[in-house]
Amino acid sequence: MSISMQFPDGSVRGFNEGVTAMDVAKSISEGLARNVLAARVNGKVVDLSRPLSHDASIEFLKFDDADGKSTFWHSTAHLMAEAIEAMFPGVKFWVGPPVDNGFYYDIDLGDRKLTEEDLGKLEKRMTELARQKNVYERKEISKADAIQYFTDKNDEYKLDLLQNLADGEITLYSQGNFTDLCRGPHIPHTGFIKAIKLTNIAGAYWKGDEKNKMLTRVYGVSFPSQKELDEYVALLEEAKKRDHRKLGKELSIYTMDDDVGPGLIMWLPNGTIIIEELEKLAKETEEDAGYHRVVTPHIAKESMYVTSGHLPYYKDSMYPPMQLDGETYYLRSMNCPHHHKVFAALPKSYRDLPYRIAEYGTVYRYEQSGELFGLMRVRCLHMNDAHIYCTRDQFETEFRAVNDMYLKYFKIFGVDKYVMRLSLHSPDKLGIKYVDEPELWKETEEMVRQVLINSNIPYIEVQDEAAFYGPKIDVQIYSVIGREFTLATNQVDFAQGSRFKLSYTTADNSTDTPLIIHRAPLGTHERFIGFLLEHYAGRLPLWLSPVQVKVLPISDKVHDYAEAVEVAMRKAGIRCQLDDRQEKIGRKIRDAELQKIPVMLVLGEKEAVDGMLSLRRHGVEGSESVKTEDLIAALRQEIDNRL
RNA sequence: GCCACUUUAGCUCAGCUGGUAGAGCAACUGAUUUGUAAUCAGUAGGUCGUUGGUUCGAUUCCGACAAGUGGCUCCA
Repeated sequence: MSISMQFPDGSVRGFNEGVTAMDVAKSISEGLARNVLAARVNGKVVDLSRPLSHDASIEFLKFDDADGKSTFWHSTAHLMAEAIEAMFPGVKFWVGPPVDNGFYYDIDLGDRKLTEEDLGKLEKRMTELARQKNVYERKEISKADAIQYFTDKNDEYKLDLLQNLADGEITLYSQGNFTDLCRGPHIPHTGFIKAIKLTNIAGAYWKGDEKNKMLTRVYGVSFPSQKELDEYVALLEEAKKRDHRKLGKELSIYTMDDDVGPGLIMWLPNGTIIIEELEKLAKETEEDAGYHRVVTPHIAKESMYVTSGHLPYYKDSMYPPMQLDGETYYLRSMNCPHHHKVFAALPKSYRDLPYRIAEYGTVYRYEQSGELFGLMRVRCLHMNDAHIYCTRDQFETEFRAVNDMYLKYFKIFGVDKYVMRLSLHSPDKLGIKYVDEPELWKETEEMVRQVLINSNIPYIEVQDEAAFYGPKIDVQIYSVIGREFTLATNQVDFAQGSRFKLSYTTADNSTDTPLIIHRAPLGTHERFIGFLLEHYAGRLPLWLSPVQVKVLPISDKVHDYAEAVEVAMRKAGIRCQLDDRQEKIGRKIRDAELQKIPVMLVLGEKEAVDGMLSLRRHGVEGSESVKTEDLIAALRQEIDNRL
């Protein structure tokens, strides 16, 4: 019997039935056969050793393919397990999948401990095993036999996995002395794995549940060549240079102190300038969009959070209450209840809607200590918060306007690497994590989905990420070390309006409850500035730079001229500093460059005589001669347009 | 909160197996008046995160606590 294989370029060739994908690869070229890791047959990734019995489309996967990489890393996880089992006989394995940047394996080490020194030994052992070119062998096994096999091994973890597998779909993979329950696929043999780095050891709860036992998770990454590993390591080091925690210190943006407390940011003068620029942008934007600005206190009585419904859901992440005058007060962890009270302060009619109120609100959240992370996850934060109270008919327009506001901001900051996430509830957690209104959930989720579809915004849908009061759109970003955060959020709230008995008079003189939109396009100052530092690698645009211009006189013979230039800059509202230290010009330039000052003005006797400036831009070698008033006009324009 | 690691001068870091610490940069002082990424010399700086214990003696070994870091859980 002959079967036909269709290749990605559309060409079709015939092969004998039972031919393996590897045979097909060999028939194309030896070079391909040497580098190919797995095959995609009719869209499904399979081992190269699998016999093919039907007509199919076939594609060969190398390391540069995402699925090829995953297969490679998955196979490396098995190799690591083999090395760990050799080092610690009797350990038990849970799962060892590939992840975005490598792989991990969760292991129950019993009462033994794995140290960082062991990682080096493991890498060595893995390299030795890899050189043996051990073949990854696939074996189909009945469920009964599999249960017998793992019962004999006393392996409760694999037995647990087997519970959810049906007879006939169970396979074992073996390489060298290691056998694992695994659906595959795998690379042909361990010899492909040329460079290995075990990156860290971490704890991970079994099945991700904190009530369960904590297993030891070992992370690693591997490559088909040492060169690729070296490049990867260099990339990581590059990324570390733009870590906001490092830049925040180098550029004197913020500080923290043990005496103040964990997760509590103190903004230094430089950071405060960034904050003020961001708030200026937000105020302008919100004013244009018809928002009113309000100011509300940082604390409130317990009763308000009972009304809002926050308390049962968020008590654990609020700072403990304080007792005052026989009342219980909480530091707020959200602004919305205060804003609802602002809405309720005066009677509203449909003519007042949409009613939009904004505040850079300070909130306090008692985040778990292990979760704190630089500026990205803190305990005192300043939200670019606003609430929009509107009718059902106005909802789509308002919600879209908020989305447009995001996009406007993102354009200003050149933000393009983000994922829009439609965050939905999880029906099995109604009444636990989400208000128990199944119909309203369905309705509002569809409403939000339609807004996204109608505005042609690419997005993903994820369950169990909604707020307790409604679905939302979150803008997900990644820190340089790869951690995911919600930068901005746009949320529907169908619950709090009625809880607070908010109402407005309709056109036919009845009353109705407004729908509420919670939104924070600029997220919080903390997270947003952390993000911006990494996004710009510390090279903030002129309008955000704490110091925009540095005047660098060559000697103090031109001090008067330098001072005059500085004064002129400051008069034009440009943040300018004079470096009048008795240092050589090279030194002054170096220091200004390291501080990432956008504009440097070198002034010597020549400039003083001509009344000119020697302009040098950060990161740009060489200089040009300009007139003070021309430069001021140009900088002013750049700043005013936030370029 | 859980697992692991880390904590030495303002910053970045060195300090083998226990005998109370060192460098570079920054700071300060003096000299130098300088042309596009580090001028030279000198001075000063630390009860080695805190706190118990072991020891004749602890920065070093052990415990507790705190903070930070990598994950897990969580994330309004």
